[in-house]
Amino acid sequence: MRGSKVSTLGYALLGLLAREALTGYELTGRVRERIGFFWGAGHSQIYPELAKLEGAGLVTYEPVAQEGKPDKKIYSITDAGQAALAGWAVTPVEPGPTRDELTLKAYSAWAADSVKAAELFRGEERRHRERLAEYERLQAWMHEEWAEALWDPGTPEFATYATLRRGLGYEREYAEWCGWLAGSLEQR
Amino acid sequence: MRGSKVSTLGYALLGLLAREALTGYELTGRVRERIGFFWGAGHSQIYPELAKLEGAGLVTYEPVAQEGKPDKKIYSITDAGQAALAGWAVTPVEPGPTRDELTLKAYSAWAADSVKAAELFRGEERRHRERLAEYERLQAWMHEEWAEALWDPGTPEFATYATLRRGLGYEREYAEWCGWLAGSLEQR
DNA sequence: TAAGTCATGTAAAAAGTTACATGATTCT
DNA sequence: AGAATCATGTAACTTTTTACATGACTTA
Repeated sequence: MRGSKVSTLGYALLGLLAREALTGYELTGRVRERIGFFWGAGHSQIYPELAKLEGAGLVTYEPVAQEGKPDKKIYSITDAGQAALAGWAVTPVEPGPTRDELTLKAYSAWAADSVKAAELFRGEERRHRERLAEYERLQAWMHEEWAEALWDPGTPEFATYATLRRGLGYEREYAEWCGWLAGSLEQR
Repeated sequence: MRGSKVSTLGYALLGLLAREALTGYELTGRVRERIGFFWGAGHSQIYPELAKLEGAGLVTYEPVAQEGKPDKKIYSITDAGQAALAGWAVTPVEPGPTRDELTLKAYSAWAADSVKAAELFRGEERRHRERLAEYERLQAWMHEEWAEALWDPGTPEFATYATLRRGLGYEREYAEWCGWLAGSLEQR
């Protein structure tokens, strides 16, 4: 069982467990809230993945009995898990396609009604600008709350901040592109 | 057979066939070369998908016998296919996560060796800058070759240009982020 | 009383990746 | 001689999504 290779989702979960011990339920929330911008998974994928990680010795769990609520399992990362995560984090990614359905729609927008197409991209622009504003609020919060840690790349706070910066740039660029495209379609 | 719903890949193929009639083999190349930046599929996914589209009446094919080479099927989009594509292109996308393994690695980079992590992001910066340069060459070519069409959102050339602009912004932003992160990791 | 939170799972289907299978021609 | 191009498919496997299944407690 030790040799079975870990999926990307497995490493995503290890990355969350390297920061704090969590239940499968909490992990489901963390995946959505903390890394939901660049990875996703529902609980039906997470519970089996945790079982695999446990079988591979990368995580352990402590069962906790509860009253009025179902019992739970608090998962924590093991030393082997920590080592696996550290190794994976510096291994090159194979460059595959970034699947983006909206860009795919833009590729065929010429064949569609230009008024409706303009509306679609105007709406997407709005969505991305809203997200951008959200990320900017988060950034301000991090600067206040984590001031010192943001200069030390050895802290989880720095890493969280780094991914936020990626989100900031991504949303800003995406919103601008949507706006440009919507404008072009409207001028017709 | 008419009611079976079309996958995103199906619409990607329709988008390519709306421009020119192609064989499955050629489509495999077009997916890689033309829309490979924002969507991907290998031939083993494309051939069955074409059969589905044909069953749904969205494409037709003409069999062509060849000597010295295997026979081929030239697929073209039908009126129903054109209508389905036009409808899909203006339908809102549900906002799901953009899977980005490198950002996921950044999220756990704090737990890894910072020298190796810096090398990873420096390398990725280079890769994205190379792609950016490629896209800039393509953009220059389009400006020369397609000058008039780039102002008419009703042409496929405009749509191709629009996706290229997305790629340009994406790569530029991604390269800059990688550079910033690599710099931060190196200062340590 | 209806919706939301906490809590864990399984099952089925769809989508995507990798490997198997064949075979002539052309280029290096 | 070996690799690449043309050309089409199937099989096996992994990953992801959607649905099924249960149930007490809390909030609106």
